[in-house]
Amino acid sequence: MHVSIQAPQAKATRALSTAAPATPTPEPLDLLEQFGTTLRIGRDHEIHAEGDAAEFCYRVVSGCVRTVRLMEDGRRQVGEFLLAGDVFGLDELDTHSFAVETVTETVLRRYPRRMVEALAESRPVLARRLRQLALEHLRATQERTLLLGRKTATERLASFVLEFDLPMSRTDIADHLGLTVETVCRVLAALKREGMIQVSRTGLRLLDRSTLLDLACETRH
Amino acid sequence: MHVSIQAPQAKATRALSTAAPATPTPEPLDLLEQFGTTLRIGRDHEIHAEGDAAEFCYRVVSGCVRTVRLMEDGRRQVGEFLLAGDVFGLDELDTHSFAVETVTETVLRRYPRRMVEALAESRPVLARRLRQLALEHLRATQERTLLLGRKTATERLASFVLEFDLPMSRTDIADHLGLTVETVCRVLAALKREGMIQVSRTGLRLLDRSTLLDLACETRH
DNA sequence: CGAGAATTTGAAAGTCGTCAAACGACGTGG
DNA sequence: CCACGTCGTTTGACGACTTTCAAATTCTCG
Repeated sequence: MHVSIQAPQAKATRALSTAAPATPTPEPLDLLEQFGTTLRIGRDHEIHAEGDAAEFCYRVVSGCVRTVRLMEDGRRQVGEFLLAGDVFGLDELDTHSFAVETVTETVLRRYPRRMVEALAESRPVLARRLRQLALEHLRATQERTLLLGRKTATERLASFVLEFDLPMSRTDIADHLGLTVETVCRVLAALKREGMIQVSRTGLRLLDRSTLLDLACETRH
Repeated sequence: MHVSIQAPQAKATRALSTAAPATPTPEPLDLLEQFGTTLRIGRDHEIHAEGDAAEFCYRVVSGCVRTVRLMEDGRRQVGEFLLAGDVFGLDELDTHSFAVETVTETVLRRYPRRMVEALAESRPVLARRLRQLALEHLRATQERTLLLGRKTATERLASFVLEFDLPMSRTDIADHLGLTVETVCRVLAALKREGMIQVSRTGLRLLDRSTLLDLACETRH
């Protein structure tokens, strides 16, 4: 889903045209731009809580955020990581089903969902785009159920490093992959030992992409 | 998500009005009815394969179907089980991301997606409904990532029996919950031993719903 | 009624989690 | 500028939950 080489980048199917010289297909979400306001938020801050009324949706301008759910006993799930160009808060019914928090210092553009929904009523192209975004989100989530339900720790990490650089903590990664911090560390160390990757605390370089792809057991790509 | 007491029933938020005496809110999907054809399919048959062009979508009239994905080495994932009233094949982009197979003998109503999409262009109420269905589907899938990533075997089975009767095999259940057949058997036996449920091969009765809810660690309900 | 399949149960192994401690990076304050 | 405390990361030892392998039992259906 991500095409990450060096710096944190947007998803391949990023949701708002940021700086394409001549957008081949116009981005319907750009219709919202006039209703947006810009926010800058320091690292590890909450943007909204789980259960909050879904009043706003957001586009990541720069930085990185995570979606989070907590169980009563403290078990934590990180749903996804979002990078520049990604949008969130659109695929909700009435309330946010995840909390969203910044991973790094982040610049966001915020839009009132009422405007989005209202505009979608009169602009079929926008309505279509909203559904398409929901379907892409759904498909990515389905891909993750396969990872969580059937893949080993090594396969999970291989899948992960193919998608992301590592601006996020080991704990975040663990809670995203259904593992523990310790397992994440051990597997990353093993991948490094075998020459597949090069890891620093907050960065990553892929050394053997093709073997990683095998390990990840990805059908697509 | 399911309100199952005795016979396999539809999801609470079922997608087509089947026989409500006076539907309080008209169901936009009913607009498609004139384009539907009815199919009867024996048990354990494939309705469509993973990767097939998404030409049709379906509504379950009676019976039960499962969505399935396979990894190259044979590991299997059952995405969801669908009962009477549920629809599938709508939340796809161009191709089906899951195979769909019958669990029991099933009667389906089939609709050409071209008609659905075309009709959605002229009928905003239908377009809105399609997105809503996608969002409900997404939320249910997200709920499952928490189950698969963070819940124990017992918690998974508790969640499961609260949603479904058991017209499906232990293998199907295992592949749905990210477990093995043996673990499913053992946990079901334990739940029975402790008086939480009553199990026959293809049926189920809940004896202690409130304890099961605790076990399931559900935030909602 | 009999054969094959699904379910169930048992024993052993393995992967990953838990607990604990050492290490290292970073930021603050002296 | 360096000392120090804190927090995240890493590594080790151990343990447990789940899987694997195997076999017995039960059910289904021809």
